[in-house]
Amino acid sequence: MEREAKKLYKLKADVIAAAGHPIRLAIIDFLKDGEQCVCDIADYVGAKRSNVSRHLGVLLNAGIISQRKDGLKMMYTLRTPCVLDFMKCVCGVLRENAKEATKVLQAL
Amino acid sequence: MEREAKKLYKLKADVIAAAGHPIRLAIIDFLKDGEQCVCDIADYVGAKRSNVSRHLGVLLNAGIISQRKDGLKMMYTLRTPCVLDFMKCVCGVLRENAKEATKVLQAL
DNA sequence: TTATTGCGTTACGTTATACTCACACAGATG
DNA sequence: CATCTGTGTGAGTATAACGTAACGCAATAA
Repeated sequence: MEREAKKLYKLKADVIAAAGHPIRLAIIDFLKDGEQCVCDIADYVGAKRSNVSRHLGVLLNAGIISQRKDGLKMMYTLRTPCVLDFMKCVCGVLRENAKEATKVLQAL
Repeated sequence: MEREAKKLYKLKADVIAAAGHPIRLAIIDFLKDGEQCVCDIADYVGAKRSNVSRHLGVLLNAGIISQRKDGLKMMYTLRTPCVLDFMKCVCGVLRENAKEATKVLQAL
């Protein structure tokens, strides 16, 4: 495996890892209907504004969202909505997991 | 935001986070052509077997891969190949990031 | 003008978790 | 037994997440 390929995996992993947190996932889900300000996001996810601001910074740094200043408020919006497609696949994984679990339990 | 929704975000985030590591991403990519044993995976990603085994455990626990014993070897395979679709979207994000970066630099 | 309030970000310190390595261990095979 | 395979453990390091508090900024009130 070449160094270039490793770097590429690192870059990709950073983007995916940015989405791999409950609060950040909730933010992504909340933004699917359009841009939102930090305080409304904080209300939705039920976390402190400072914490939400940091999570938004992670998503912004990864390139998943973009920001726009509107008066006092900073509005955030999804930049690449395809991340929403992650959800479908992930739900499929969870369903498979649940199916497997029930199958194992039925063998008792 | 209800407690149930939070739990669901946590479950989804765990699956996504399982994919959000360079080595684990390389493993997923390496498995796209079919099942592989631990030693070959370790060779491909260039990491110690014990480390790779741990990463495989994470992916297994998340439900992204499944395992099958074949003599001495433990074979791993993708259980939900849709995770490969993550790559396309992530590449799109990376391309957008690069485009943005060059645009910023051209303004100099 | 100054003071104040709301919004968002950043800094600091703490806690928790993740990653890696070296090594030891167990299972299967010849 | 000797060897190859994969997994588990313990220790060290690094990184991430969070709360609290402080700060800058814009808009409004006094």
